[in-house]
Formats: sequence, structure tokens, C-alpha cells
Amino acid sequence: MSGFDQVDLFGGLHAAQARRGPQTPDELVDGLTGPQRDAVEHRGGPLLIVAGAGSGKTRVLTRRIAHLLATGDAEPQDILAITFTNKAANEMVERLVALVGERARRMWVMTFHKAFFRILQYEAEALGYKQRLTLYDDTDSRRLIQELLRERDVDPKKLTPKAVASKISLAKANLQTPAEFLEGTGFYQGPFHQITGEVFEQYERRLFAASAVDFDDLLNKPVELFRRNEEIREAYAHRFRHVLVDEFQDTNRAQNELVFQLTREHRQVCVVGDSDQSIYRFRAADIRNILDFESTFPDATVVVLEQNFRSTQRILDAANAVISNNASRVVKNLFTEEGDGVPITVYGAMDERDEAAWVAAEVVRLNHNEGIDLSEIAIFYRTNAQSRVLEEEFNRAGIAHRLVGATRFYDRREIRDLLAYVRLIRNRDDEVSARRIINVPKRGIGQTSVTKLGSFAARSGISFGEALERAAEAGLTAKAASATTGLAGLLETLRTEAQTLTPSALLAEVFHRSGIEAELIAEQSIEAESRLENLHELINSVAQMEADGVIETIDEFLESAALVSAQDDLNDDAPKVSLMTLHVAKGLEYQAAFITGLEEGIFPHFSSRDDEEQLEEERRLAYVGITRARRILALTHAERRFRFGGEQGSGFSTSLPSRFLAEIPENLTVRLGSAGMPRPSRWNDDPVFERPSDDDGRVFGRPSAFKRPPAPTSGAERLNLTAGETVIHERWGAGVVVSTSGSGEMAAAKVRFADVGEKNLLLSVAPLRRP
DNA sequence: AACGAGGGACTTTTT
DNA sequence: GTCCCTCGTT
Repeated sequence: MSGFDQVDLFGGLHAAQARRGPQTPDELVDGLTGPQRDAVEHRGGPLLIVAGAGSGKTRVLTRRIAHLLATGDAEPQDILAITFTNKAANEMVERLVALVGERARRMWVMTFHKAFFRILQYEAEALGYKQRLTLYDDTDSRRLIQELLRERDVDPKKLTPKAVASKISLAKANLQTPAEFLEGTGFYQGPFHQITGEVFEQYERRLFAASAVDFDDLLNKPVELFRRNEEIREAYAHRFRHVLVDEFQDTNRAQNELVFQLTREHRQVCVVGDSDQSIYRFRAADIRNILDFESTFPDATVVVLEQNFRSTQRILDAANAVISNNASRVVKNLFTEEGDGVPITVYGAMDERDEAAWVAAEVVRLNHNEGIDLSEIAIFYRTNAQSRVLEEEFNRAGIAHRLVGATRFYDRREIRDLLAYVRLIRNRDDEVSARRIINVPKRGIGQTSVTKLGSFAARSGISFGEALERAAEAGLTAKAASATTGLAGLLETLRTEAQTLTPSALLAEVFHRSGIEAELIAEQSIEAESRLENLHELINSVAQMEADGVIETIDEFLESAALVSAQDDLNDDAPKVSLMTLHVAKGLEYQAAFITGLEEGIFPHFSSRDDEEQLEEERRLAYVGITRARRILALTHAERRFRFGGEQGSGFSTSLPSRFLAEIPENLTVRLGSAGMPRPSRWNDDPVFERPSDDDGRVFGRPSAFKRPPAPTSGAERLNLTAGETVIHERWGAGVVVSTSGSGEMAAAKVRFADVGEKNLLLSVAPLRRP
């Protein structure tokens, strides 16, 4: 896509400016509001821009950067501008090019992760690494942790790799070392604290040995480096004389520390954020970073942007009303001069099919009758699982749509396999990749041989990848040893070829030579067919990226593959409705937005029921969702909703409308549908919803929805179990309740049985009773 | 070592 | 309905 196409999305103004070339300082503040202008013109000292949703913060950021250049206060290479997603970064670059010309491309405008991965690569040697670094994504690091747990004979039922991975990740995001973790401040203490800490320690060692870094390291290692090596820190602080950070409310401790380390002398730091849009606490974002910015930088100037240029006043009133229920926030009220707009629609559906059918019908109506382009319509939901019914209904209705950020292309097995080869070619010590492809395609190296290679590597103090090359010494069977040697030889050949081949040619070469292609062709199944297609698509898209000049080397390709983000799916601009989670929606805007599944237990999600802070985060998520809409907003909830796939076995639950609906003043909304009026609600262990006597709204959906009988439950969810008491399971006999969680349909208990150990039981299905 | 059948847990959100 | 692991068979 050319710069102009991209910029035109934001109105012809920028394109016109691009033709005129660089702007004078005065032209750059032309048409801005007072506070926006203050933010652009501020000089000398820390600046906090509190930017409400839709208040034009990207505009202010780009103008500010252009203004710094225009006044001669900065050169392009002085600028480090941090965004939350690659998409936001690309947009910002294009807008900057429109304002200041091609020299904008010399600035560092990118995500934290990308910027500091670059810096880490430059400084790998200073950190003691032997070579270029390989980036492990969550799946890779989970695999390494899983392997460590297996080596320690930890029962994966009791301590899952996922749980350990998330504890380690949280610790790292909070800048804790394994030693500090083990000492334990009580924060992460739990029954498996000791073992988790030991695994943490080993994990760090194995990552280092593999010359690999995980997502947390991208932020952690630079912090560590800057702390240890003042010279290096100063060099970067000097290089980036102007640091600007967008979405500052979603930074974690490490990110906050990096900003501080880079700017503490020159203090030319500008952060933009909105504490009401902080939605990443679960991955260690710390809202205090923005709330405490003024105490970190006592001389900070604060600019508040409350005028909204996106939505109608009704939509803003709804957003303001909902968020005002949060206790811990800086009060701010969005307003617009754009007029009231149309009322917000609230549709009460019978079930999730009805909900999806209504959304589909509304989309068709908006598209046909109101002329709203499909690409200007988005459907949001709290959890990915909700997308399926919507997709089915959209397929049935023949509505072009795309799922944004659901199953990532690069997460597919065949893609990961091929990339693992390439990573191993570039980094022979990459243990996770080596383990992944050692028997892909099948070459007769089974679990036993892999274990032997692993312990041989540990004994000899070499990496797993090196062990492959010395398979003869590892005590494998003759057959396995020769297969392993064959693989090592292949990798060596490919390693040489990689010097000269283009990235796409190298991928194609691996595809043929590894035997992955042959194995898939031989399989002759529909599934194998689609895997082949995906691999061809990968190779073609890499060739395209080369042609477009997006990447040049295989390393650049691997980096971009590891750092793709959910919103990157939006890059094709075909007219399609977008479906995405509310988290992915952050930073986007649409003419028409639907938020579905506004039910207690879904949104707010039941996991937040016991925690006021988490509930406030859910509310911020609602605020983010509502403020995505420019003109049309529809909110839906369903009276009943099927869970866990099938109709048999798992059944459905009835749900109360979300409290967030009740928080929106009635005079802003029009209520439709069959499921009755939302009313003030609260968590309820036994939600029984009365049918309204007079239905006057439109009713979509099929009456058959009501014929489905409730699935029989075991009744155990109503036992009101408490920790410590004894229960009888039909198959496993007597057990002791360790803990309980959830309620109603989702009530669960952890029970310890004499024979089978601890089990997590979903009470509505578990055959459980009191003695 | 490979493969298929069967079973259990699972659904919060992701750079 | 799906993923992932285990187990039994060849």
C-alpha cells in the first residue's frame, strides 16, 4: 500500500499537505483545539497528555513530532516513538511522511517489543550471547518450560506448563530475578512456589544456552543492560533525545523503567494515555505508571484532551455513564460538538443464535439501507469462543467478514515446523526448534532417542542442537543415530545455502529438502492438502514481502513473524465486517459497532467476580468498546447461551443482562428483542429470568431455540461445597475438597482423591455427592 | 517407533 | 467442540 492510500483513510487533508511538503510550525497547529495546541508546542520537560478516547491523540503526536522538526528542536534520528501495535506504528509513519516527507522513515516509530529487540540484537555481545538472538514466542517458551517440568518428573496434571509459564512471565514483567522470586515476597507464593522458582532459574539458563529470548526478555534484558552498563545506557539516552510513548496506561514495570532510563537526564519525554482504557492488567500492565507519572517527573506538564472528534454525544454519554462507576480513576468527561446522533440499540436475544442472527440482519440493513460500508462495521465480543456462532450466522447470511487476530497464521503447526527449520539454520543452539523438528517429517527418532540426546547434551555441557551433530556419541540405536546424523547434515547444507538464497527461496528449499512437502503429498488427505496450501501461501507471501522491500534478510523475516500482532490482520482493505475481541479493538474506530454477549458472567467475565479491581478493568473494557463507535452502537445480550460446544453433555446457562447495560441511562437507548429489559443486576448464584409478558420488539431467531431442553446436570453445583469437606465421586470414591471457584453452571471444585490425586471438577457435570 | 482411539480439561483477554 | 495427553496395538 502506498503512503497516500493509507493517509487518505484519515481524510484528504493530509494528502493535500503531503503534496505541499513540510509545514511551518504555525501551519502545524492550525485547526487544533487549545489543549491540542499546547501539547504540540510544549518544550523542555516531561509532558503527560491525558487523552480521552477519540480526542485526536495520534494527530497530536504526529503534529508534535513534525513541530519538533519544523522548529529545529529535533532531527528525525533523535525520535523514538513507541506505539502499542505494528499497525499503529505503520499508520503513524505514513502520517509523518505526509507531514515531513521521506525523512520521517529515519525515525524509530515502532512497538516497545520491536525497538528493544533491535537494541538487544545490537548489544547481544555485551550481554554475553554467542550469536544473533532467536525470539521465543509464548508457545516456544511454554514448550521449554514443559520440557523442564518433564525432566523433573513433575506431574503435568498438578502443575501445568501454562501455569508455570504465566507465573514466570509475571515475575519477569515485574523485573524479578529467579533468586528474588524464590525468596518470595509473598506476592506469588503458592504450594508450588519452590518448584516454580527452580524451573524459572533453569528456564533462564536454558534460554541463554539457546541464544533465545522470550517476550519478557525483550524489555527485561535492556533494563538489566542499562543498569549494569552506564556507557551503553547513556549512548541510547543520547541517541533518543525525544521519547514519545502512546498507550502509556498499558505499560508494565519494565517498560516504565526503560522510559525512565532513556530520559532521566534530558527529560524530553512525552507520554500519552488514558487510564480509563487500561485493559492489560492480566499481562502485568500497571496503571500506576500513568497515574504516578507526575510524581516520577515532578516537573511534568499535564494536558488533558476531553473533546472527542469521533462519536456522537449519545455514545459519549453512555461511555461516560459506564466508566463513572469506577472508583479509582481521574475524572474526565468526553464531549463532542458533533451532535446527539441516533439512540443506542439494545437487543435482548433469546439465545446466542438469535443474537447472531439479529446482528447479521442489522449489518445487512446498515449496509443496504444506510449505505455503511462493510469495512466500517465491527462486531466485538469478550471472549474468542463467542465468535463461532457469529461466523456461522454471517456465513449463512452471505456477509463478507474477517476474524481479526483469532488463529494466527504463524501459529499453524505446519508453518511453525517450517519456521523452526529456518530458526535452527540461523541458530544451531535453538533447543525448542530442534526438538520441534527432530522427527518432522517422521524419520524414526522417537521419544526415547530424544531423551537420550537431551541427557547427552546436559552431560557434555553442549546445546541440544550440537548434540544432534554428535549423535554417534549419544548412545542411540544405530537406526536413530543415522537418522539424526542425516538431519544434522541436511541442516549444515541448508546453513550454507542460506548465505546466498533469498528468504523465500530458503523457505522453499527447506520445504522440499526437509521432506515436509513429500510427507504431506503422500498423506493424500484434505487436511494435508490445506497444510500444503498454507505453506505455499507462506512462501508466496514472503516473496511478496521481498518484492515490496518490507524485508531483505531471513532474520528480518523471522523477526516480523514473531512480532505480528492481532491487528495486523486488518491490513487488507477488502470490504468486510470485522469480528474481534474487545482487547483487539483498542485503538480502532468504526461507523457502526456491535458489542455482543453483554451478560453477567461473560462481560463482565465471571473470573472477575471476586475482585473489585478486575471488575473495574472489565468496565474499562466496556468503555473501550463503546467509544469505538462513531455513529451507530448496538449492544446485545442473550437470555441463554450454550457453552462447551455441543448440545449434549454440557448444556446452557441462563444469564442476566450485564450490569454495564444497567449503567447506561435509559433515555439514550432503544430496547428491542424478546428477552426482556435489562435491569440492575448483580452476581447471582441461581439466575432465573422471568419471561416478560408483553413482547413488543422485533423478534428474529427461530422458536426452536426454546425447544431445546435444559441439559441434565449432576446437581453438584448446588451442594455449596466448602474447602475441607469430604465428598464422594461415582468413580474415584471419597475425596477432600481443596478449593472451590465459580458459581452456578460454572461452579468448580478442586478435589483431592486418594487414588487419582487432585482433580478440577466442573460441578454441574461431575457425578459428586455428599457422603 | 508409529498410529489411532479414548479421555479429560477446558474458555478471559495478547504484545 | 477442541486440544492435548496417554495408552494399547502393531
